[in-house]
Amino acid sequence: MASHDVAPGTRRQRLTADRVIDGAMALADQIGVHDLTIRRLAEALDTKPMTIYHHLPNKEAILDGMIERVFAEIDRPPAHLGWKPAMRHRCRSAREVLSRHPWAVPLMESRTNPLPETLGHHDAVLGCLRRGGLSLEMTAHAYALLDSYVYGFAVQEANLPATGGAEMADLAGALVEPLPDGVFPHLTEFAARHVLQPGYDFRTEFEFGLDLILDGLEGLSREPASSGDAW
Amino acid sequence: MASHDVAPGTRRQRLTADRVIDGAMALADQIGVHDLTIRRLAEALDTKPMTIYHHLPNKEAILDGMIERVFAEIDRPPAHLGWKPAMRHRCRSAREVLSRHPWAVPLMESRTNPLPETLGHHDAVLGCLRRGGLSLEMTAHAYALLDSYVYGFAVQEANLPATGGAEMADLAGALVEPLPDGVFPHLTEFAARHVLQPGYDFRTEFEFGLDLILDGLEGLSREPASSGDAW
DNA sequence: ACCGTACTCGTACTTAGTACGATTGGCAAG
DNA sequence: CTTGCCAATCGTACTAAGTACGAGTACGGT
Repeated sequence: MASHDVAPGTRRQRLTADRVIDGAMALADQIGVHDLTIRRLAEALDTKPMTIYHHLPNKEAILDGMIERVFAEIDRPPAHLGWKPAMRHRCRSAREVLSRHPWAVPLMESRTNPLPETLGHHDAVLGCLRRGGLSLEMTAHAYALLDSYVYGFAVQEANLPATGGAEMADLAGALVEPLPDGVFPHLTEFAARHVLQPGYDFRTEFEFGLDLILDGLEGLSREPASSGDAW
Repeated sequence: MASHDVAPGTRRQRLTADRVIDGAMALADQIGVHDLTIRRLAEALDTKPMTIYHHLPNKEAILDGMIERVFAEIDRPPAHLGWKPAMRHRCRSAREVLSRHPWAVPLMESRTNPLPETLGHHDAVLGCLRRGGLSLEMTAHAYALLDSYVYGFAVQEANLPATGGAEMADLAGALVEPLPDGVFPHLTEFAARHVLQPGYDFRTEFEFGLDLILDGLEGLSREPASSGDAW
């Protein structure tokens, strides 16, 4: 008697909602959200399509759950750091997670109502900025700016055919080569003299932009109503 | 893009590839890409599904064509301006276009091979920065940073339930209200004291970030090799 | 007048998501 | 040990999507 909750593990419990989301994320990482179907997911989980619907109401719930997991994977800004290094840490973490799950950003576009984990993450970010002394208005600025940058960078990364340097260089070369010389002069110059150079990796661009934004925010958060000063 | 060759356009020509793309964009603006189906598109064009497939090889081609149109709609950096105002103009234009077509950014994630219009746009942007005196490396930085910001901002805007101030405030209120007090303190503070204030409009945040980034780039492009700052 | 070609569309096949109901397997009470 | 319950599983089938195939249809050049 007094079995408060569904005591986990007593039954056979072959499948749970969590396991379904796990499998869905792993599958999406491999084949993309577009090709993520209930039937394929069922096969990956070694079960049948309709079994999944016992644990989740519909496919939308699976997608919502995946987004929740993404936000759960992103490190929140560490409380023991100042807002600047803390935000740098969380933004790096976000980029890394979104890079591991290229389907995440485009998927977010279709889910307009955030769930608890997502809200909690946003709350933590806002708290970090406010505790750091930023005004409400500057917090809004910083929040929109940093997240726009992180999301946008993730989108561009996802568009890249390969994240590695060598593979991408191959593809960039193959893409630009067939173009008649002089049609896209700057594009060809950019590819030949920068992207195709050994050691180039688009991902390193992330740090540059992150630093620029954080430095800019720091400057503006010190002088609240700044005069447009350019020395 | 109407081709000059094979121009027996004297026929009835009820439907063309261009008209199909037009209709697809208009429909996607209304109901979103997710619900954009060949049958619905056919109905909107007052025709039958298979008629569409005479002008376009498959649905992928329609989506590719839509992305091409998006880049065609974005103003390229005006040649008569310096790189900074020119890029400001093109970034504002990009945000405006992407805001009008909320499906554009997520859609780009699935098309990895760019078409001519897209390449041409990128070429124009690179050319603007190079002509402005930016080094190849700084051009790469600026390009990645600005586009990440613009795309990311567009994604966030697309996630917003409504672009207007009043409607969004309503929804933000409805979203935060049912939460128990104290669960997400910073989120509730942010909503109550900033988002729900009269006159708030998320879109105005765009200018703040754009200026911060452009100013930062201008500063760095003047002093090429800055001292190594800690990170 | 006629015929080729560009265009249109009816039909049907394949694969989605998922509603409905039958079945199973293991624990609690008798 | 039996019985009965209920969560969990799955078989079947319906609807809607993309699209291959091939049969019409009409107009312009001969």
